[in-house]
Amino acid sequence: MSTNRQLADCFERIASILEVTGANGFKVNANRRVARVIKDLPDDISSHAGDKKGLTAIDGIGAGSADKILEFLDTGEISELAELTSQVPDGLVDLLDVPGLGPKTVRRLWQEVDVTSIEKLKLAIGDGTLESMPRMGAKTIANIADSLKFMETSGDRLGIGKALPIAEALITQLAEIPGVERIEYAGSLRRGRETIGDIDLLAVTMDPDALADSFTTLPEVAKILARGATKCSVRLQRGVQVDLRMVSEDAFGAALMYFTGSKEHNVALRERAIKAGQRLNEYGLYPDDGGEGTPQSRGVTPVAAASEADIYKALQLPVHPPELREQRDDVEQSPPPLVEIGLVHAELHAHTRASDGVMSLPELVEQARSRGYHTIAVTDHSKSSVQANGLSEDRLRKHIDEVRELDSELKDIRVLAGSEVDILADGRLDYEDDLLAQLDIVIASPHVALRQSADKATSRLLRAIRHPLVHIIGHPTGRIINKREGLSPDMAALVEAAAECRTALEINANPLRLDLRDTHVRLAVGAGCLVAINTDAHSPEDFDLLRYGLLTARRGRLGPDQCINTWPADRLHEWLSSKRP
DNA sequence: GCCGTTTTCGGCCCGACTGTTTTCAGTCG
Repeated sequence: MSTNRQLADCFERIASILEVTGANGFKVNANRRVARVIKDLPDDISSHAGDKKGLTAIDGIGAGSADKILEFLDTGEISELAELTSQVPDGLVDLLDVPGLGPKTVRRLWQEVDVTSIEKLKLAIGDGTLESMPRMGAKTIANIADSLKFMETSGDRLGIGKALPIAEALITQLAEIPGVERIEYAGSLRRGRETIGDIDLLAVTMDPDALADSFTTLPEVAKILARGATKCSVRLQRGVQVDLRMVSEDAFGAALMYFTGSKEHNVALRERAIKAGQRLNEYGLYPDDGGEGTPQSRGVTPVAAASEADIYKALQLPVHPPELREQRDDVEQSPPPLVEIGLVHAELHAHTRASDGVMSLPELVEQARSRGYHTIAVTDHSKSSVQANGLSEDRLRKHIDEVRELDSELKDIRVLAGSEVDILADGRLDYEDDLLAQLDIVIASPHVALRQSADKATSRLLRAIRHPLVHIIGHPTGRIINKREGLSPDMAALVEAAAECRTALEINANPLRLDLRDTHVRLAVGAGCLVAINTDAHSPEDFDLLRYGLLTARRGRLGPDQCINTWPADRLHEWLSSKRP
């Protein structure tokens, strides 16, 4: 596990223990925030060893947390955490993970009936101990039992590659319900996060009852978690929770903004509103007239509510695209121009039947052409990728000839002869230079030795970045989301070298990879790197994975000028040629 | 615990829903 992850877990744990022991809630939140900030750091926090000033310069980290971080980097532990851990029974904080159990209830379980772990909770439900507690009725106990059962079968957060199609299918179904005028998804899905905790839907309807009924009785619904006048929650059979909010058309922007989040972005906007003598909630931005109760309930006319753009404008802030609402920047800072899917004109990483793809060469080219691309690169695997039917030198030479022949017949699209060549464990490439030099495009990717040390990974990847014949580093860390951590190289060193050598780093758009990840993209953009967004297509439908790469790119503030897939053909081909003898 | 173009002290977002209990606490997002 990376140092960042370990340290973030420490702060998360500090927050949980403080919460259960009844500490000040703001202190709890401050520790949670530190955990999040550390987890989001693109680089290894070890680089800040001994650097208290640098640490406190990071938003959310104050002097106290900086000391704890330095202690951890120095000794591998945090004494405050050890002290806190000794104050609560082992397993107690695990109870916070049970949906429906919050800090207050966990504390009561501990102190009133000595339930201090998930196991003990199950026993206490079984033997009736729980029923003896005040405010612990049959329904509450049944809900806890259900949550425990759910926890056994549910795994990690849902990947965006699964969540987005589910949301779109739900929207298609619900849009058909009579009275529904508008329905969209919000939440972390709209922000394009790589994994999703739950799906948030927002609807405008003339008949809320009909929509709520239809929603809660969809065949894929396993359990109804809540059904109110404006909000319903269900759990689907696939385990994912879906929240549906019904709002009025004239407040749709405020609601969309509110439910898109992130929570931190909302807080920043609210604080901004308060400073301007206003109040912001999911119904709109209101003048603060000092009256009792909520402005919407008193019929106060909002300053802005109908669209997100109206609200940002009224707050005198630039409009933030959903992907940039993680509150990693000051809200007053104008977002840069971002890449858009319509600007992509080239796919630079794709496989054919020659290695492990399912498309013939003409089929691959047809997919690219149907999307209006000016360039498609054929990049089958190299010889070391035996499991992927990688090409021997002889097979690659013949493959190059085939690609060149097809290319010569086509006027409207350029077909590049390339390879996705393995970066071996020590940084050497899988083909000799004279063969690589014959290719129009070389993507160098790590496929093996993905558990090597950070130092080895850094020098391995640096060697590939600096190789004069390499254009793009494919999926640089080799991670698979929720499955394989992949390499943890010194990203700051990588992006610096890549910028200097004009070697592009890839955002592999496959939603299982998204590698570079958003924080790495951000670092690369800041360093002035070239970035490629590639689908790594093995089949025709893989071309549609591009949108996941775009979301990640936008979350990393990537603009069209640094994204080589958006370049006009001339500029792209010129850059490719510049790396040829 | 963190933060400051009103502040180095005194704030720190706000509403919906549930379950339980008769007016609200707890959880969630």
